[in-house]
Amino acid sequence: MREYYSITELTREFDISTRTLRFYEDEGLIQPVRRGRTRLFRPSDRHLVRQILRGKRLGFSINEIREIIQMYREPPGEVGQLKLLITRINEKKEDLRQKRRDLEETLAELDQAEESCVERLVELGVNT
Amino acid sequence: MREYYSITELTREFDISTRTLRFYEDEGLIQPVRRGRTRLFRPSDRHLVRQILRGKRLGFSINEIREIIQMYREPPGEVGQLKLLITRINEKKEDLRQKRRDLEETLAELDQAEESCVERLVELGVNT
DNA sequence: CACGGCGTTTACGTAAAAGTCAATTCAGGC
DNA sequence: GCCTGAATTGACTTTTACGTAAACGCCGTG
Repeated sequence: MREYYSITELTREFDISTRTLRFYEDEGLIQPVRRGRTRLFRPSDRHLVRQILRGKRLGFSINEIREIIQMYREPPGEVGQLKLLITRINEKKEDLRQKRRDLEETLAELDQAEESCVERLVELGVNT
Repeated sequence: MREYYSITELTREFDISTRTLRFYEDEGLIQPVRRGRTRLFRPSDRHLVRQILRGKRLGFSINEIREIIQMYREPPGEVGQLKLLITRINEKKEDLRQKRRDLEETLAELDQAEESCVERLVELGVNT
């Protein structure tokens, strides 16, 4: 496990711009340490970037991603807050399950569309 | 099966604004018929709205949703176009499978986060 | 016939998520 | 000590997906 990654290393690995990484820092999603003015990204930052991009692919906004990331942190010590957090986590989980249903439905319809195409090819006597 | 739906009926059913429905029409995603200047939405339009919102929940842009919707239409008659369409469909399917992996990973991490919270509650001696 | 409610068009506004550009700064190599 | 390449900051711009406001048409009701 490397200790630090440069900003350009991460832009290449994840195919994002430096602007994007700085934007995520401005948004408080990552907090790379500094040597002078230069950002040094630790493995934990790298992992956060991974999670951020995963969230983006799922259509979550930056704010939603921020919320999700906070859920991964150390659980709070106070009972009320713990219970609240559990509630929030379950809301997100329900959100994701809805997305999963949407996803499966869309996949099924695409499967059907593909099959129509294949049938049509067969009708046209195409020997793949 | 109703023949027509008014714009406000659909706004209420799907909890979206009239502006949104008109926007989708401007974008060519739906084509309600007209009686005078008034839009009449058919069941097929309603179904399209359903698909559009599903796409949105999955994080697809309007352009991507347009592409997906076009895939559901009657397959073209020309062999080259058919093969191209099949390729495009498979790209979207791969896209969705990636989203599914992202989704499952996120769900797993949320499960873990929840479990940490529950453990913490037990430590604090909370009875459910 | 005045009204309230629904619907329409046109036009401008806006928030989110970066992209782009300019001006600087800094660290390392020769 | 200077140069080059990488990095930084800050400001402005862009795109997407609508929101919002103005101004008006149509129609059924009291």
